[in-house]
Amino acid sequence: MVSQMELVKIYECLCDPTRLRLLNVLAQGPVCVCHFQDVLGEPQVKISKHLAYLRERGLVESERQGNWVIYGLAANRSRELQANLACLQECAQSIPVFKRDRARLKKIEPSCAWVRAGDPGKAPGQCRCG
Amino acid sequence: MVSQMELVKIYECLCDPTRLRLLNVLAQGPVCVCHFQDVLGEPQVKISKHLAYLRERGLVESERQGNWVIYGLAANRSRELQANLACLQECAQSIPVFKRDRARLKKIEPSCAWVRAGDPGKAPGQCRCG
DNA sequence: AAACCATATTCTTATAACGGAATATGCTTC
DNA sequence: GAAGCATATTCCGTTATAAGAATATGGTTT
Repeated sequence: MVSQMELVKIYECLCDPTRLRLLNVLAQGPVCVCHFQDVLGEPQVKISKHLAYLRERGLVESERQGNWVIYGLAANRSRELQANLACLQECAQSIPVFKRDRARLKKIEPSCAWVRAGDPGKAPGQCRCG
Repeated sequence: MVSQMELVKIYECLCDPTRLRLLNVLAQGPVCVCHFQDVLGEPQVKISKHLAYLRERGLVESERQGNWVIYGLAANRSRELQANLACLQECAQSIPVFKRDRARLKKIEPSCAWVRAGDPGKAPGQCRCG
């Protein structure tokens, strides 16, 4: 159960093209920031600030893993958030930008699976995102 | 089928509390402006401007009927808009403000049904909204 | 045509958002 | 502990948004 203003906050998060792309990627699972940069092809500042925006409003959560920071959808989402994210996913299904992003993610993703595995012991000297 | 930016525009329409209330009312059917003022209890300028905002972005349509202007949801909505409106309605179901607005509408509505009926011939001297 | 009603527009002010450049932070490795 | 990497934050200019006051518009009634 959520108030009217919380609902507005959800929509505020959804009314920016970059944030929609981020959320579309996040729907596939947790991702580290460097992946976002790669997948979206947008500058670091832009990505970082929009992720912060989403974090402040409780849509996503972050966890540090050595040098990297992994973002994922917030663990406990309200029914309302959940519904709207589902709706977004359905809409994003057929829209080119989003499809392209998901495709790129799929290619890049395996190279960094260890990050999400939470096993930094196996980490190489640097992220293989680039 | 809709572009990324059109999707953003939809969400821009949804990220204001007053517009959410307007859309919640509109989901019940077409309504004339004076009803909106009554139901929401907000000043005329505010209502009028937010309705204009929604009209410019294609979410609603308006039709003049004598002195009054009737607003309704756009006749041909994209799948995406339709989906998001449905999602909004589901969310609005349990939120007090929206429930209250729907209740007030139900009380006021019959007194002006003739307006929507498109039969200005039967119109009385003034709208009974006030 | 003048008065009147419902609605729209203009003007103004305040506030928030976006983006980029530069810089700071936190870990890690050497 | 110094250098290096990934990410975050600050600063700044620009643009969009929201709200209210005042005024304009378009249609109707007398």
